[in-house]
Amino acid sequence: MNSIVAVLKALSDPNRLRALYALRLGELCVCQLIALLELAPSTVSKHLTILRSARLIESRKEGRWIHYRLSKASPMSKVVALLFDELEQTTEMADDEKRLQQIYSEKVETLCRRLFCKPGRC
Amino acid sequence: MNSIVAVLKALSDPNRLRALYALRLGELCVCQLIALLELAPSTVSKHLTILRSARLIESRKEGRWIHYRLSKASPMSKVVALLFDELEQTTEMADDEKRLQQIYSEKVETLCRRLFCKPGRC
DNA sequence: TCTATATTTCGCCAATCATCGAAATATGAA
DNA sequence: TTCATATTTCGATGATTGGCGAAATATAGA
Repeated sequence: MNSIVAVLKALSDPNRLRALYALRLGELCVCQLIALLELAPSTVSKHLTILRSARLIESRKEGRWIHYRLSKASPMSKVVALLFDELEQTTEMADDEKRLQQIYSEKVETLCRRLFCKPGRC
Repeated sequence: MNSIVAVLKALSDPNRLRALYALRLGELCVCQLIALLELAPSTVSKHLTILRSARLIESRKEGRWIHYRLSKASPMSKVVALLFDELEQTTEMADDEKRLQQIYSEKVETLCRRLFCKPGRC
């Protein structure tokens, strides 16, 4: 039962749900998820670690970036699929959808660099 | 999304999962759930409150006892149904199954009274 | 090599949570 | 009414959680 509870705990935070739901369309690098969630990089990293240790997502390193995607064979994948159907009907996910379009439209490199701008620089 | 997260949070505790899973076979009074979970009455009561405010269970008062059952039209009922399929395969739920048989075999009244025995009495 | 960038790890803090025991509430039975 | 019983509420406590910033790590490019 431990692994089931780990999955449910991983799913029971709104920001983790947002990240997971965003990944259903394809992989995203951490910077893009930071831009989506508008949280500190360390916070996003922690959320991703929790999702990954529940085996809901996987990561892939490519150059400077780490791309996350939904696990191919994730535990309780049917549960997650039904959960996505529920999330689809929320205003929060509709808002994220729009924000995601913006994120997709920008080159990853420029989006990432913008995140690290100190005031007065860049 | 708030209500979805409330449901997921309610589901992400092992003792609440045990209670919910036990109720799939029919209603149980609080005493029986206390006997099943082996937690303090106040703790069980709080768990039931959490499950009820997520609308996963309902209660019904009958005399001295309060009976809990799964909500007829619970939110995310398909998710819960799939979750039950997962739980069915765990050793924890198999153990609870046996314990439940014991609980069913005993008259509610004697089972409840036994819970309040102070050492030296009864 | 050195530097900028991308991500994670660490340490901290405030908020929430699971648990308990004690007290309060409600109900049936004597 | 009084007493025993069934359940909830309250208050306290230790553990976990979500958040941040700073420091550490890793990598690409100059």
